[in-house]
Amino acid sequence: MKPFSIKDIATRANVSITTVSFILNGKAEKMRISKSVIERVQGIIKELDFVPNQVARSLRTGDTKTIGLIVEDISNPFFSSIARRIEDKAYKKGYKISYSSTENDPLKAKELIEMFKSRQVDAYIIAPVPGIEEDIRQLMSEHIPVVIFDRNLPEMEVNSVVVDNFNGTYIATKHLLDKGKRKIAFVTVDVHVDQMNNRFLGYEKALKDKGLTVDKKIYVEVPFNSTDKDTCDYLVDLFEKNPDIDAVLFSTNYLAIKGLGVLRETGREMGKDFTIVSYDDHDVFRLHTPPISVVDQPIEEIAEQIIDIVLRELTIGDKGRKGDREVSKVTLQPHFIER
Amino acid sequence: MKPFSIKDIATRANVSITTVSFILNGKAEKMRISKSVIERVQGIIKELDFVPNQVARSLRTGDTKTIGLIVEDISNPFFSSIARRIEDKAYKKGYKISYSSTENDPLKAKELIEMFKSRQVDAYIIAPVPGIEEDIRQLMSEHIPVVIFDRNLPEMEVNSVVVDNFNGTYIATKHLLDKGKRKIAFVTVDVHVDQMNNRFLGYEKALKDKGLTVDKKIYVEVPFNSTDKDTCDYLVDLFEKNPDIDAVLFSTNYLAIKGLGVLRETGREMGKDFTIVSYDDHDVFRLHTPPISVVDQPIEEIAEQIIDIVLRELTIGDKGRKGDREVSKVTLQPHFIER
DNA sequence: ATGAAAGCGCTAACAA
DNA sequence: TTGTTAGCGCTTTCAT
Repeated sequence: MKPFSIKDIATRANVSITTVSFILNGKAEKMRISKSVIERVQGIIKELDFVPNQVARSLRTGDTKTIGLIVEDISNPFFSSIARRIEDKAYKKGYKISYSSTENDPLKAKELIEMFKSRQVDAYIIAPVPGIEEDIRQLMSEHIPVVIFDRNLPEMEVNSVVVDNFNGTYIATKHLLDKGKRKIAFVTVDVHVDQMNNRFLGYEKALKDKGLTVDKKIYVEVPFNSTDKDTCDYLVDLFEKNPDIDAVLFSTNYLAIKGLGVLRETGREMGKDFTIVSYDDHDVFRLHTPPISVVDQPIEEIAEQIIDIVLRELTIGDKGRKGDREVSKVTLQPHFIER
Repeated sequence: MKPFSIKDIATRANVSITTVSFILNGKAEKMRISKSVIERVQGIIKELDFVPNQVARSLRTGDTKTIGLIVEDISNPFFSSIARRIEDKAYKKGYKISYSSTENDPLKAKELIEMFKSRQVDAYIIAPVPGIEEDIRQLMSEHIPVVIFDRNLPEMEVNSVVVDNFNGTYIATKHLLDKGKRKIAFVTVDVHVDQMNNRFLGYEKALKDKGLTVDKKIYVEVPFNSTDKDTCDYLVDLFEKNPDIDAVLFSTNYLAIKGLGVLRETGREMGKDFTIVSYDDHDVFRLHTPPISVVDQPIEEIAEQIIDIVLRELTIGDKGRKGDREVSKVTLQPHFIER
């Protein structure tokens, strides 16, 4: 059975489709449609369980009430938590979220943007991958609201919500130094986005402030698309070749989780002489024995800021076109959770 | 600058929009459009970076190439992992995913279905909440493909992919009994869907097979929407009032994680005399000291089966309308991971 | 206070 | 081999 259309409603109510449309869009009052007609129409709508076709509406009005969310991997708790909160708030304003994972692949990211474009999403929330700048610029030139998060594109005048990554690793490293650690390994990923660079720089700066320098032997970059096994091999290698390491700072939670697995398998114990610290909190770290200190990103606030900016730009209306406001660049501070 | 339309392309190429449309849809060959025209048009398309408006296309063809995914909470790793894999496979077939979280609220679930309906999604993947049956029936009567997962609706003739929950807790409980445990607490949630019922029944059956019965004092139902603190209170209460418990079986991972937190705070040690087992694996359990045994659901396979069924129904084409195939009821087996 | 009709961008049946 | 055109369901301007 074909779903009902506005026309069916009009026919049954003996009014024109215009009238029905006005009623559907809450313009009945403004149009001074009689109470009796309104009630009759609404009765029929309810009775037939009629839902207006948003696709047709979108074609006509130009907006889809949909926001495109492009992240690295929706199954990463950091992203899915943010997705959840964004969804929540967007939903309350009548917006829906379409998501996609880039797997950190610039080509896929480009395709995704194109896909979203063809679907006419009203706004984009993007955790950028390297090389995406041009596409973002393109979106902006079309006055489509865009907010990037997680990773900054410092050269670009685009709305962004990021965490002070430099400071995050700085305080973490400083904490370790204050505890007397001197051989602090740094394990990161080989994706040289601004975010990761800054995490390294914070580490480096803290060492420098203490009169130390980065020791290349205990600095490890794990290729992003490594298999589980390869990742573990990198870590095993690090620990075996450098038994004198007294602390490890991981630049992302998934690496730290892998690290914990490796330490467990190799029987290396954590305690006074050997500590690890991770970036991004996770239940694993809280419940680990011993518990793991982390640099925690304020996930709620990140989501909050993102969706606020998006909704603000989306509802500009008269003054200036959408996406034409001043650029918002928000930097939030991470917290060090000592455990 | 307004985006280009098929008309712009046609004008610039000096052909009709039909021709452009055929070329866009890969029907150029069938329509025997000359090579030169094809090349000219494609050149212009590339040059202008033209992307066809999927909204218009959807309005015309009736399908949106979008699948609606309705889960309890996208930030739960179980759901986000499945979401990720579904996305992956759907993407390869040209489908996009729109997700929404129900928070286990029947009213919200109904609204979500309505929202998706208005957006004309081609198919639904739903982790059902209680009371959703009627809406699902409605979808099916409109020949829209639907697959439910995680929780079964045993009374309904609807495609489903579920895990044998009964067997999951049965083997877990049996394992504990074989280890000599006799006071095995069961901690679950007060959502009485088929899935949770079966988890309880499996526990009960294993006890019975050993000549034991369920002891209400060590059977706890935590209300679904409890705050963190309330949840913890329930657990603290359980442990305090029943110091002789020698094992706890948690029916979901988030409860088990809360449980670990409580045990840590109350200083109750795990070991030979006291064990816990969780449903659903999680990094926390693997890396915990001591490691926690779990009933693991085959996430990959679940996602695989879901998307296979959806895509199959979506591509039926001629023979019968969409969603008109025989119903697939898939039951997968959980694995007990002893740690 | 209500209706007629144009048109959003596209597909596909039909014409030429 | 290519073009003309109706129409998908809706919003909104202009008429009445």
